[in-house]
Amino acid sequence: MNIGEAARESGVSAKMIRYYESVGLLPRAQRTESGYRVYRDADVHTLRFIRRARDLGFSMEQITALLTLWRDHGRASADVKQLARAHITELEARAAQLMAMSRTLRHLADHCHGDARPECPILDDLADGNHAAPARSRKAMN
Amino acid sequence: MNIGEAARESGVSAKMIRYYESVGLLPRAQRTESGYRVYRDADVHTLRFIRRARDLGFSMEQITALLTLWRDHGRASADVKQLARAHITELEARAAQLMAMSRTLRHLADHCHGDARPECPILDDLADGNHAAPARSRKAMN
DNA sequence: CTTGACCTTCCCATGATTGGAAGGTCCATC
DNA sequence: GATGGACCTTCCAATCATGGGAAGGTCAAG
Repeated sequence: MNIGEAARESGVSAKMIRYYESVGLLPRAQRTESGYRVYRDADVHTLRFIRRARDLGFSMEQITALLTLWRDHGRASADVKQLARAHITELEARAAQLMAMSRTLRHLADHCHGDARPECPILDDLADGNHAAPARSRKAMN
Repeated sequence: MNIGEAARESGVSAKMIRYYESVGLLPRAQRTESGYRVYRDADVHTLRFIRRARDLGFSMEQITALLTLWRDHGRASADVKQLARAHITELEARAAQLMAMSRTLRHLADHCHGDARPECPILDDLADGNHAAPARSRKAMN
């Protein structure tokens, strides 16, 4: 099976399949004599695993770990669960951050007339609000 | 005032101040004879506006629009409100997406023993779950 | 005049993904 | 056996906002 067919069957784009291979998330694919990558059902299975994990918001680093655990039949489910729980915490923190932003903004928008006049509590807040330092995103916290 | 002081007073890093200038979010700063950027209180005010907007999750494109509206004393508050509402919708969609992920994952984790045994519903789901195509992120929807 | 804190520009890296160029391969149809 | 279109290959660039760091210039105090 060609990369295009593997992409169609797994829901992972051919570009990403090549990329995953290049960064070591996937082993190097077998090649035909002319250099085409060749995939089998087991490979598509792995690709679907990756896609599902991405859909659940796992980073590629986490997926590397998940794949290792998946392949290790002697794994402890505790390790998987710990990884998942850490991710859940992260997802909830990010969601809470977004909700906090939207809540603040909704309060401001609720007090904005939204007509032809220029007075606007939203701009007033941006310009002069008395703002505490917000929680920094995880990326910025490093 | 130097860029460092403006950074300290506004909470925007010197790096970002230069970057905002380079992409046209800020007008080119005045310079001393030796080439140092010079800032005044009004500039710090603008920087704080930008920082606050970033803290509320606005993109730089949206901030460009917000700054234009802020400077336009004849603006209609409806325009500001519309921009804000669109952003609120976006924030809520993203938060909902993250919450959906965390909910799914929590269900899976709740059924994982999390002990030394290898059986794990989390990995089972990733590997074989019957998964519908999830809502793609806005970036991916284009 | 040295030292240290500041400033300048320039390039690179992040994470995951897409886009596109330039060129080779495969296969079916004429 | 040639042509064309669909596929594949690699490589480079861009996204978005930010930080890191190098190489070099400036400023003020001692």
